[in-house]
Amino acid sequence: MRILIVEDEPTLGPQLKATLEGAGYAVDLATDGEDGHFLGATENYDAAILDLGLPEIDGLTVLDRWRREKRNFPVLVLTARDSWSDKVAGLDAGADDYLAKPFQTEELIARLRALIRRAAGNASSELIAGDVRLDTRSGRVTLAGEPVKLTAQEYKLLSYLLHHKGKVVSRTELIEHIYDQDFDRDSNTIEVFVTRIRKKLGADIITTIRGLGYQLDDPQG
Amino acid sequence: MRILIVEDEPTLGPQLKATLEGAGYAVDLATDGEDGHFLGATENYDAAILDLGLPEIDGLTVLDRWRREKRNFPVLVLTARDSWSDKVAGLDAGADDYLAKPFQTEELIARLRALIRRAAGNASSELIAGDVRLDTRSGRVTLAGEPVKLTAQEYKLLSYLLHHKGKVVSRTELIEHIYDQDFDRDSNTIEVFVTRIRKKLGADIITTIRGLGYQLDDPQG
DNA sequence: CTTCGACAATCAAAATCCGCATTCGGGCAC
DNA sequence: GTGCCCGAATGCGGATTTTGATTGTCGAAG
Repeated sequence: MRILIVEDEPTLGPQLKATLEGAGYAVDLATDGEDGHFLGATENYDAAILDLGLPEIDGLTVLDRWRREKRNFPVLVLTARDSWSDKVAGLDAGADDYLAKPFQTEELIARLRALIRRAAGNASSELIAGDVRLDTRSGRVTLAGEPVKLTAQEYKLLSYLLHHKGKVVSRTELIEHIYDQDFDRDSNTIEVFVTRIRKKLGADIITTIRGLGYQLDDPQG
Repeated sequence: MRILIVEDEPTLGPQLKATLEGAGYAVDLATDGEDGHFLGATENYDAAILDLGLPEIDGLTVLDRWRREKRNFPVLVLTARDSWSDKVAGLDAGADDYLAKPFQTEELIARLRALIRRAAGNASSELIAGDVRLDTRSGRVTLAGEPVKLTAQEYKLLSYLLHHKGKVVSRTELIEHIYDQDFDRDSNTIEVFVTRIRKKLGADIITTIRGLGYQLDDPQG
């Protein structure tokens, strides 16, 4: 999952980035509204964290522009203190959730997870396909009830496929969502991880659509 | 389906081409208006993506010339930012859709699909002929409800015929729309694929019109 | 009705493409 | 330092595409 953070404070921004990366997300950080808007408009994110108090362009403006441009990834807005008006305005402009500063990183992560889950249309924190279950809350994966140890990248890849169950996902799309901006696009990394996941969870979990990408079968779809 | 991209930016152009090819299209790329106009006037495309800011000839001029020459493939115009005037001018000159830069590749693909669909007079994303159904969104084909596995080329061929249901389609036309510019025109590749599709979906799905080409019967039309 | 020629369909082999397994070096964490 | 994970490179194998040759079919003309 790939996240965009738009945050100007020189300490908080990088700190957030580090925390989220530690939690297994691919993170891009923009330090002003101009840059933030551009990234959100150009790249493919699964969610964004947006500070409302920004230099150059105001956070609300950024959000408003994204929505006008039909960018509909979920946005979590950071408001200074309990500024009630900001909160209302943010929700009006199309924010999906808000969090008042200062906040606990744990809460931020929990809310982020909920947002991404909701955006994918899943009610529960558990993603299921066949015998495989992935709990986004604990980060655990089980195969027919037995716990399976996945590495960070394996987990990310599987999680993205589960979030888009039934859809054919191209290699490009996977790379765009699992890694952040700068990544060498032509290598067989994705294939390697698919192979490793198949080795751990069984070959039939991921279907190859030759020439197009990979697909996770949806039993009831 | 064959697409023409007219885009001068040295990174965006090839990148788009690669993405669309990954999505199963045959793509030609022109890097200036002169070349773009020539290709669009000479070859047969199912759609074109046209950047308005071009060297040599302006994008609008290219579009205008095509329309004067009665080239009526759908054109998706790329406008810089939300330049309102460009948008209006583009639609005036005969563009079928527009997209403001920067955009997300997924959205571009979705719109392109819609354009081609609309141009063929289809409202839904599902193409139907007899017992055969093809969903352009997911890329799935079913025969009487049962899923059928088609290879990339088989799919392209079938999809083109379905888009032109009822019409007699010549071999040349098929080759022109399934492959891009450089392709050896005299071979019996098309016949081979027709045979294979018939084997998978039943012989009566595609009718041969001797001396002219192939035709997909339209039961209700 | 028969024959001939042109066109279409089929088959098998060759060439190509694409994905997969494996290996390996570097880096990071413990 | 040691072990594990990541990502790049390589070669293999199978699927797919293409080619070329052969067989089959249709339609017109005699």
